[in-house]
Amino acid sequence: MTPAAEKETPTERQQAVLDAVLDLLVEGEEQLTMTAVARRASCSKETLYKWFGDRDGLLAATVRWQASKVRAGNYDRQKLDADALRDSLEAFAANWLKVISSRTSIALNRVAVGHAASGKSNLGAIVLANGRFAIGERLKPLLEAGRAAGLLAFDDVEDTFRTFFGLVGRDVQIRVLLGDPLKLAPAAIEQEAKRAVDRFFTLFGTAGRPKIRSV
Amino acid sequence: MTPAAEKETPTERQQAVLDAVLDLLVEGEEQLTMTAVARRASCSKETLYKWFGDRDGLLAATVRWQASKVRAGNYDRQKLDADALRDSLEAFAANWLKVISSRTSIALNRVAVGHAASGKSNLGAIVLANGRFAIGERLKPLLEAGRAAGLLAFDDVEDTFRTFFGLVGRDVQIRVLLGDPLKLAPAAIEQEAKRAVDRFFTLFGTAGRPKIRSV
DNA sequence: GCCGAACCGTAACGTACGGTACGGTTATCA
DNA sequence: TGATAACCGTACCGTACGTTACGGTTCGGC
Repeated sequence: MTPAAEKETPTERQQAVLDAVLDLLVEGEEQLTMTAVARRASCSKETLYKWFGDRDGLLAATVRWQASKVRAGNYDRQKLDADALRDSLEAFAANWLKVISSRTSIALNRVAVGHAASGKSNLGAIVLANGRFAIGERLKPLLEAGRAAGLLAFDDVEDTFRTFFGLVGRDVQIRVLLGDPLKLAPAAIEQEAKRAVDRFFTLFGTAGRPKIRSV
Repeated sequence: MTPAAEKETPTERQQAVLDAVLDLLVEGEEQLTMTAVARRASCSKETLYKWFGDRDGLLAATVRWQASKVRAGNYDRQKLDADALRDSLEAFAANWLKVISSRTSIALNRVAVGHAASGKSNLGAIVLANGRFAIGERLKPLLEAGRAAGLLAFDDVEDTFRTFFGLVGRDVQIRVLLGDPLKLAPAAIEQEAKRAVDRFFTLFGTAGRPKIRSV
């Protein structure tokens, strides 16, 4: 059993190490070698191996650590009227756009994609579980509450979520992963989120409210 | 100038080498090393370096070669009625889904993503240019023809294309890149393409035709 | 104050792999 | 037939990096 590989919460010192990994990853100036991590974190390589087992264990712990930092709270569903639903969806959309366009997410996803290429990859699965699937599990209850309140109409909640996902993300993630210098300013994110939610309501809303089709 | 790095068409022997690279990449059993390529292609490493300059040149040539094989013909736009537009869009959508879920595309995109991480990356740009942007340049004339024919209504063709892209691809590309064992049978691709185009018409169509909302 | 555990810094090891060199073979052409 | 070029196979070189080993230091417990 690799030490601390699946422990729930790293110690503070370990968190500092994982933050060093994230820093190195985001800066991208330097290859992410064990030596570089040890130097940046001011720890010995022996300690790295003792704590995380091997390089993959360190990467997995880093992904989990980042995920634990990003995880946003769930949404309360009391008084779910059309405006509240719309606001929640826009918040989801804006948050998702912010995450996938962040340098940290890009760097981690790149590592995970590269790792998925070389067989024995739990990294890709971990990223998927904490990204795509985590947001799905958090969003689907909201969609179903919207349907129960008569605000949305759909049959398959999974398919509906995937469509929401597509409307929001569009080509952003593949472009940034492939190095497109795409910049999403906060204002642009808000605008894109609103537009995506508008379109989502056009597809799945029950017309209980006039659609604003701004461009 | 690296030899044959940007030559338009590789010789037959060179094509065989590039196909060997694709085979190795798709199989994924083995690391894509120059030695492995030489062995698979029954050529010497010296020849590889002579023809492609270095490892990156070989990868770039491989990406270009694959792109040249995938490139489908453009769509004639005579007699563009609603059905013809719909058929063309469905063909685009189905073809795109088929491409991004193919093992070859997945492998090449993974390489390009990993390459984009380590600075000096034209690979990612090449993949983007031959994937996301190539299909955009081929689809946008069709969208504009549809608008000119009064079948579609939109302001920004780029934004409209990106929405089409999102409706079609949804979460497929990121999932397969991260190793999700997502299988898209041809029938499922056809169904997803149809549904995406239905939704696209719901958003951008001029209601000249009843929408079929199957599921 | 002493002991052991934990940890830092660094050196060292082994290997994988990009890139080069070279001898041997085929093929083209005069 | 002899010469030159292209190419195959393989050996070789240098380096980067994952992993291990080890001496020195700090620190909590007795």
